[in-house]
Amino acid sequence: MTNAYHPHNHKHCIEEALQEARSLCKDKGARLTPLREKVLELVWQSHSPIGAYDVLAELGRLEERAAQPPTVYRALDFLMEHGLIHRLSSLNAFIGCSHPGEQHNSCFLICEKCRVTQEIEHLGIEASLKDCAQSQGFQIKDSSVELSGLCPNCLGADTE
Amino acid sequence: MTNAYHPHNHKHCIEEALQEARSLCKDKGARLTPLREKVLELVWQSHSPIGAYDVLAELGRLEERAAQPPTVYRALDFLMEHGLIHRLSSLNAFIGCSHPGEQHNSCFLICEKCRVTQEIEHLGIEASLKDCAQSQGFQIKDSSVELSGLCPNCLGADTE
DNA sequence: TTCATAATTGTTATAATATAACGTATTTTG
DNA sequence: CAAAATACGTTATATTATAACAATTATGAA
Repeated sequence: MTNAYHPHNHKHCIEEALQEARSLCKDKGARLTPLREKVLELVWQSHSPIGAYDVLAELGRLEERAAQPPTVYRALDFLMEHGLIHRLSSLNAFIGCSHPGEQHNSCFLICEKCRVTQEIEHLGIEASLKDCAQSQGFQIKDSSVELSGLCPNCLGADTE
Repeated sequence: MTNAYHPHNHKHCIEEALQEARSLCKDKGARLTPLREKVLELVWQSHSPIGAYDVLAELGRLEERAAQPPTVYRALDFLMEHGLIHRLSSLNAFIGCSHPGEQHNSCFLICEKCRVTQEIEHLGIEASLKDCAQSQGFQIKDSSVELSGLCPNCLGADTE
């Protein structure tokens, strides 16, 4: 399971994410076109969220003809619809989903120093959100849980 | 205590919010200027979040000279700093804080139909967020918990 | 009070994020 | 292959937010 905080060969993360995306899309009959796959790869370039215009810029460095914003946003929309990436509304940025395919309401731990962001599925959070909603007679359709602060690595760097 | 879902005379909510804001600012030596108070009143116009540019437009209907965006954003920043309003990042919009003064990490229930938004302090959520962060060695500085879905009133309207 | 300082607001310009609308090309399916 | 659907290209523009500097107003010390 992906943990952004431990040292790792990130190429594995990228390759694994792409493989899984191909497999999931195949199963669902969704078309993971070269453009969409490229955008997914760019989003997975690190464990930090990336903005749509940064994706656009990266894309521009690779292709002759510079892509336009709608091209990128459409690809991002596709990837979100199929649960391959998430949008972090507190940052206006996107990050690869660390466990696509599974139904989940994740919590994101966003480091305000190094920007590394860890996606967590925490049953206690899910349960308490449900409890909160139920107590109000509210029906949850979508949740956004984003915590910003300091990740263990940046915390450690302070004291060492 | 404010509950957005029950029928109520909303003027009371506004007046109460303004009174409390005046009192809190006085205590802290913060200057709740006429502009800032007016913006707070506009944010409190309803239990639905309002965008900065909507505040701007409302302000324009009242004043001769149309205010400019920085004027509104500065007032909103002041109000946020002093815990009088919240920004909902999933909507890029602002809502009056229903219990200013108290330290709290709220959860917002946003109705996607009528837009009415209820702020909830839920101890279970706070506890589980802390637990989640702690399990990762993450230090929370700020939290954003926004649930969108259907409020009890809109749910009821479907079945009736 | 009066001046100096700080805080607030005004003003202009622009940055950053996102989408509408329509045309073209490619893929899929009958 | 032809028709339809899907994806992508392109232009323009909407929406949200901030930088930079000028003018004004409030505050506090002498």
